Amino acid sequence: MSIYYQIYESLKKDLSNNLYKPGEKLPSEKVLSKRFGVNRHTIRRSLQLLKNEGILFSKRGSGIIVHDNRFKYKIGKRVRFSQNILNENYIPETTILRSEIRKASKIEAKNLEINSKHEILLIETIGKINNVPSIKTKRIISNKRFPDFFDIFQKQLSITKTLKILGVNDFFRKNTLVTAEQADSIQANLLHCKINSPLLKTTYINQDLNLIPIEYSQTWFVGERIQLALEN
Amino acid sequence: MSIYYQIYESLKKDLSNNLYKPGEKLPSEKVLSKRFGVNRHTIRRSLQLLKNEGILFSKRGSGIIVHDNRFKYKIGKRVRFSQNILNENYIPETTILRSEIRKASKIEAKNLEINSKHEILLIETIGKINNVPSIKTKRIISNKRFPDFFDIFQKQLSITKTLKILGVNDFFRKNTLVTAEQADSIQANLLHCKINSPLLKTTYINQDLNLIPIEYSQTWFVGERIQLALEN
DNA sequence: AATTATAAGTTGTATAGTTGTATAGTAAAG
DNA sequence: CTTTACTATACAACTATACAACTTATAATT
Repeated sequence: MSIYYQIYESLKKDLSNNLYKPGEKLPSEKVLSKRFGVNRHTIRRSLQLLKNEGILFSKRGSGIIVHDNRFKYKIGKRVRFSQNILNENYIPETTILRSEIRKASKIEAKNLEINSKHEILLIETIGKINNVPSIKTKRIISNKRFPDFFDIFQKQLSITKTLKILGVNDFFRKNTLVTAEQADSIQANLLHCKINSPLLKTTYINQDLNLIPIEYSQTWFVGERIQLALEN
Repeated sequence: MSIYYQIYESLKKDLSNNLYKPGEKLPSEKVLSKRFGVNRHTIRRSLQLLKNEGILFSKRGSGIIVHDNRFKYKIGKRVRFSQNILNENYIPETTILRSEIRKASKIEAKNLEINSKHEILLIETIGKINNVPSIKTKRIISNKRFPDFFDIFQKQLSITKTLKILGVNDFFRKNTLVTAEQADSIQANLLHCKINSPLLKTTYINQDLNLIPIEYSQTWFVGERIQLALEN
């Protein structure tokens, strides 16, 4: 087998072992050619294969960068899970983990601007991108305001569609907080990531056109696979 | 007598007269074929005989290189690459293939007797004897214990000298394991040997006078050119 | 402190030269 | 008739070198 192909396989192995991480630069062609003891053109031929696969891309004068194939999840005024994913030509899917109706906690009541004696509906879902579970969401919704929410959501599996049926034609973000957490074993299992993998956690409120809060929710994103693109 | 055999004898005579010295290149096949007035394939046939004898080695795209014969490499309590070679009146040279700082693997941490969370420095070098690359070494050194190791080594190109500067005046082998491997195309290219040529692989630990491991390393020797002389 | 030159390093491209390999053909020897 | 030695040609793989285009870091200048 030709040398350039062997080098290609060697580099591919390094990449899959995360020796060179997405977004980072590879050693320069000069350094690589020394490492493998070949001419620069031979290295370039190996790299070309990886470029063709979309794993690497190069910038003249700058270097060779490992392609960041993390999904770019847009967060702005109007955040729509399915649409976000369809826009990037990926396939979205939502599955329900559990639901629960109980009294609102102090924080929940405050954020939903409801009386703390009122009941809320809690829904936990997993969002899949191309069949890979990468997003976990926990929603708190006023059960008094939307008593039929869960029944409809269970069929629609979409917040946007459910709200439309309930007469809310549009809604948007009041605010979004982003923090980082480590995945515990339960989350790791649900989200198909390793224990202690970094998770991006967003806490936010969606409100209707009258500025009344609809949901107070939290969403966890697997950091290795998703990057949040903040829009203004 | 056939032409190719006569050319072979003529070239062999030139080689033994040191007309072409070890480490140097022969004239190209094109030039030789013109000189002897034969087709390139005929020259190649002559050269093949010399390659079989281990006197010549060819590199695609580069040329044909003159090699030395078998070198005796001593392995005992105190193994010193340069000194070993100078003692036999040969010229040693070390070139760096690559260096890398990363977390220790389980085996590396165990052999260096360090915590597996610590970082290690990896250095890969090629050792040349009379300008013929024959030895490849991969060293693992605690980056915590010797944070400046690579900077110094890069200038000194000698483990002994580097350690002396770092305050380690002497070191010796804890143990040496010898196994055999086949050269893959990358190694064969680096070490100027044929694919599948046998390589002697030594795995060893060098420790200081307090018996603390300094380096956990592996060295590959081209079996055709180097024999290991084990001392007790 | 901010801006501008300068230098050094990186990738892209072009050209020429080298060895490896495959195929086809000729001539002589057994 | 088959094998061996040798020629002829072509292409693939790899090296060597040079230069252009571009980026980045550093030094110099304002």
